[in-house]
Formats: sequence, C-alpha cells, structure tokens
Amino acid sequence: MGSAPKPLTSRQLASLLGVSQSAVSRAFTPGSSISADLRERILNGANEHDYRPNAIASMLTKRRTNIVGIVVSDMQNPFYPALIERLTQGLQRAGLQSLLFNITRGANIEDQMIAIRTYNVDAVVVIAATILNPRTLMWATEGRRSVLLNRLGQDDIDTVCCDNVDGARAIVDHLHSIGCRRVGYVAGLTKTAVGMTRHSAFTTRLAELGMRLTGTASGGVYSYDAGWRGALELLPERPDAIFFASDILALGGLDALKREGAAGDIATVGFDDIPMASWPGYALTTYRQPIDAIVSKTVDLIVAENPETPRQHLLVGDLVVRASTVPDVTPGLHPQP
Amino acid sequence: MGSAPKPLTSRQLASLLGVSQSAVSRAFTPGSSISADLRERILNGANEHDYRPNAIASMLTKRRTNIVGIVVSDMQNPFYPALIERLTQGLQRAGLQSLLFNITRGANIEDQMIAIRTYNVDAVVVIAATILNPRTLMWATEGRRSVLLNRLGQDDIDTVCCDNVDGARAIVDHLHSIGCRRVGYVAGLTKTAVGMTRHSAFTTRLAELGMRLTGTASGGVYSYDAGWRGALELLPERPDAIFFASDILALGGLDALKREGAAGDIATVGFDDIPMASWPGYALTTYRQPIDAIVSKTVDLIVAENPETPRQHLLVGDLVVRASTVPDVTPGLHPQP
DNA sequence: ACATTGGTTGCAAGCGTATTCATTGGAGCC
DNA sequence: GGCTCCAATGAATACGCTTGCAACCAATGT
Repeated sequence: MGSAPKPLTSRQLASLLGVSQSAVSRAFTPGSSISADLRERILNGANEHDYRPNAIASMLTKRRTNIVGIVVSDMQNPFYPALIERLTQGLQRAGLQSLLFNITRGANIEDQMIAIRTYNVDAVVVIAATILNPRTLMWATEGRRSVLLNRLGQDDIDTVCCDNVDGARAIVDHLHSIGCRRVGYVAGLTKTAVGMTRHSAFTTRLAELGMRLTGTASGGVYSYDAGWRGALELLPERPDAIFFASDILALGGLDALKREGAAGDIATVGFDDIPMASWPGYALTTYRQPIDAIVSKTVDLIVAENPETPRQHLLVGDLVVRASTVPDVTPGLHPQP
Repeated sequence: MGSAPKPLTSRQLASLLGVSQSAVSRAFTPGSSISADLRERILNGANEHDYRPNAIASMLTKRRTNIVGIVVSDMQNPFYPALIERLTQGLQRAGLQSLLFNITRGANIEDQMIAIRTYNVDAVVVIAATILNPRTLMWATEGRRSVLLNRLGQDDIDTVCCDNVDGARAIVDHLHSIGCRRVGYVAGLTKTAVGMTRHSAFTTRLAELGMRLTGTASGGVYSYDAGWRGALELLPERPDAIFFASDILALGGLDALKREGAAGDIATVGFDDIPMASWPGYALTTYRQPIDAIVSKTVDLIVAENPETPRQHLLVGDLVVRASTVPDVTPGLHPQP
C-alpha cells in the first residue's frame, strides 16, 4: 500500500488525449452533446490511463451526491438488519450508496441530524421506529426526499409500511379458524403509530369475531426479554393463544411458555417473519412482512422525479402458518439457502 | 416540505457579517489562526442565519471525506449486524460516517469496488469474510487506510481479529474440565484464515490434552441450517461434545440434537456470543468476541496518523459458560437491557 | 523612538468537474 | 452557390470551501 498515487484529473487526461476537459466530462455524461467517435476515444483513453471521474467534485457541481442516508435505531430486533441489508442492495442496484446513521438511545441526536444535513444526502430513509420526534425529523430532511419505513407519519411525508391492519386481521382470523377464543396480546412499543395500529386492528377483529381479549402486556420495547416477561404476565389468565406484536417478542414468549410447560396449550403468533421464526426450534406462525415490496417501493419513491400522491403506501404480506399454532404442520428443516 | 430553501454559503454569511469568507472558514476550523472574538461572533452569526459549512466542498479541498467504507457480505450471521452497529457508533463518536457496501454473492463486485474508489472514502473496513479476493481488495483500498476485521490477511494490511487460538484453547480446556473426551467439530467456512485457525488450534489442543476428535463436518457457510446438518452428521460417532465454529452453527446444531433427543448427552459450544446464545432456550456456552475492544482498536487504527507495526492485532475474548455444557448453570433470564 | 515579533486578517489561487456560451464546420435545402 | 440550421467542440466560469501568502497592527525589546 504505497501512499496515494494521486489519480488523474479530467484536465490531465484531456491534455494527454489532446481534447478539451469538457470533452472528457461529456464522455462520462450520458446524453450529453458529444460524437460517438470522440466519446469512445476518450473512454478508451480513460481506461488505459486508469482515469475515473472524481465523485466529490461532481457532487459539488451537480448538487447531487447519489447517497441516501439511512437512519436506524433498533438494530437489536433482527428484522431491521434484514431490512437494511435488502435496502442497501436495492439502492445499490439503483446506483445509490447508503450512509448509515445510527441513532443511539440517549446520544446526541442533534449531531446526527446535523451530519445528515452537512453531508448533503439526496434522500433520507428513516427506519428508526422511535426516538426521533417529528420536528427534528422534518428539520433534518428539509429539502430532500425522505421516506419513513414501517413508521407512520404526517401526510406530507412519503411512508412505506407493512399493512398492519391486514396482518392483525389475518392473524386473528387464523387463530379463530383453529379454535382459539381467548387471546392475549403482548405489545412492543406502545406509543408508536405502528404499535397502536397493530393493537387496535387486533382488538377490533377480536371483537368482530366474538373472541375474548384475556389481557395485554406492554413490553415497552421489541426484545426477547420483553416477550418473555409479557408471556409470563399473561399466563395466569390462561389464554388459548397469544399474539406478540413482533417475532422477537414471540420468541422470548415461546421460550417462557416452554419453560412453564404451557407451550403446547397456547398458540403463539408473531409478526415480521424474521429468519429465526422458521427455525425448527420455534416454528413460529407469523405474518411475513413483504420486504422485497417494501424495498422496491422505497427505491422507487427515492428515484422518482416528482412525489406521488397519496404518499402513504401500505403493502400487504402473508400469513405463514407454522407449528406454533398448528403443531402438525411439518416443522422440518427448510431447504438450504 | 417546500423545496430547497438553498442554504447560505460561507461567502454570503461573510458579507452579512462584514468579514471575509476566509474568516468564516477559519471560525469552523479548530486550531486555525483566528481570534476568539471573531470566531465567536461568526459562530453566533452562523447560528442565527442557519449557516452550516458544506461538507462536499470541504471534501474537495481537503481531500478528506470523513467517510469510512464498510464492506460487508454476510449479514445473515447475527454476529455481523451486532458488530456493524457498534462499529458505526464508534466511528460516529470519532466524527466519521459509515458508507455501507453490501457485497452480494455473485453480484458485480467490480461495481462495488469502483464505487469505493470514486467515493473517495478515507478508509475501508472489510468485514466480508469471504468473496473478496486479495487482489480486488488491494485494488479497492489502494492508497487509503484499510482494516480487515475478523479476517486475516497479508502482513501489510492492518488486521483486527479475535484471538481464535486463545478461544479454541479455552473451549477445549473447558470441555476437558467437564469430562468430555470425544469431541466433534462443525466447521463454517473452511477456506478462510479464520476458519482454518479455529480448526487447527482446536485439534492441536485436543491432541495436547489427549482427547479424541470423533469427526469433522464442514458446514461450508455460517448458518443455522449448516449447523443442523453438521450436528446430524457427527451424531453416529456418538461424541460427548461438539464444538461449532460459530454460534449460529451451534444454534442449528443444538436444535438438531434436541430433536434427536441427544442434546442432554452432548455438550455443545459455539463461538462469538451472539445475543441468541444467551437466550434461555439455548443457553449456549461460547467464546465471547471482544466487540468493544475490536471496535475501538479499529477506530484507533483508522484515525491514527501513521500505521503502527506490527499490523496484526489479536484480541482475546472470554469463555462464557452456560447450560449447554454445564446444565446446572442457572439459565435464568438475564437482566433487562 | 524604532525595529522586531507574533498573532490576525483578507486576498486570491486552487480543489476537479459540470455546464453555459460562443464558435466552428458541415449537411441540407432552394 | 449561398443560406440556414444543427451537432460538436472548446473556453470560461461556477460550485463552496481551504490555505498559502502578504499585509497589517499591537505589543515588546533595546
């Protein structure tokens, strides 16, 4: 690793090839006014001399960075790493890079927001379910395209979100169809729009089908431990099923029920379909979030010239039935990836 | 969200305040030659007029982006999201942002490498255990600081890596101490330096203690499924313990053993200490990678002016004993985060 | 009183590319 | 052939900031 062999500039390449600097620039700009001959000559020359346009300089003049800021807070919930992975890949396919802003609970959010602005990202995708209050958020994203993922917001911000109402209904319908009538609920973050939507859609559907809500435990956070505690909290009421607001909660809850020897008697359902839900040790029935659709919709919104209306996009997923509600579903090992 | 209210430039702010543009620049540059008075006046004015230096322009002149490229490939293994989260936070604390390059198996790695160069990141951290061959890597990181994480490399590249030899020895010693004598091994990626190191240190120590290696299964990848298959493969030899090259393998293996009713008879050990290892349902004994030390060492290397020598940094972790090897260790729920 | 010093400040020259504007040359047309 | 018109090219400027350089001023030493 010898230190910087100082890359060629467009001007240097131009004089090497006996053309103007503008010609070099145009050769690399699709659709610009340049003859096919010249362009090819320049591109060949560039290749030969190992020239590559400096993206920083180009950002300065074009006022476009081709960088998307991704604001994340909750990497503990395995759903998010999976989402982030797919999202960055989707963005890459569209020629965009991902700058990760990791909002830490209690840390100086201000600084992060300032960074978002000074780095001039073209767009911001907010995955952080909580922490960010709307005002801070608006300030940070002012003047640039922004998309909220799995987080509802004001009408004037693009939002891509799993259809929680459909999900909650599908889950309740399933529980009803297998004979459950007394159902408990373990919440995650209760103050978020997503949390409230899942909860209310759930209870509404319960009522419609004449089922009984035996109790609600508020986890306060999406974590294994919270699910464990939530399940234990609901146990005394002897529900015949428990709906956990997310898979990670459900896994904790399932383990708690197993420990208590109650897992066989209580059907458990999660939400998200994280990889672990399909592990034979859990075989969790859950509502699969349509990650691919979420990602492609998000990328579409970001690269679109003009905002669509309406700006709230709900995408439906599928119910995935596994042994945690229907024990005879074969919990065999799924095929190798 | 009205469209861009076009931010102030340093020159505009300067004329607003009746100072020179250079003064504004210096006010924002720590350690530059400017009086405390003037700096304060300018910073106040900047605040008032909502001025903020344009990072892009600054990158162009300073030839520094304050951006670190993070090359990742294996987000399926939960250890990596955890590492990435801590790493981005550590970098943020040092004033660096993280640009995520997600190398997808079989995709156009070339394009990614080109992106790394054109975006002029100051440094590159490579977490991808595989896929990238050394030549491509050298090309991409040419002229900029780079650190390989948990991946050994040539002597002339900085490397930060968990001490796999210490880990493997600690694990074997532990197995020996609890009376195991016939041990099986489930490998992950067998062609990587890390994989080979763990394997050889493991077998060496086995031999030293006069224990018997009953068999080796090569998972080929770090995944739950591979662990499941590996465990089943080793079962016929009736080992009294199995060492899995990573936790994610171990979890799959543990579930397979439970399914076969063999979990009680076979001590299982993993490597990494991912969050799931501590779940009561698994309670996996494992060797904890010193993530904090890894991260801070990495950040140190990146911000250091001059490369240290030697450039290979091995960090030791700790053995974490849980019920998967010592059943009477209380597998109770660990305290809430 | 005068030269020297050192800390402040402004001026101006970049950093590497995109793009406007003017110029040129040739094709096409009557 | 003279004209228009358009595509292709280059010169020049802008993008917003950093920094070397020179000018300046006050304080200090003799």
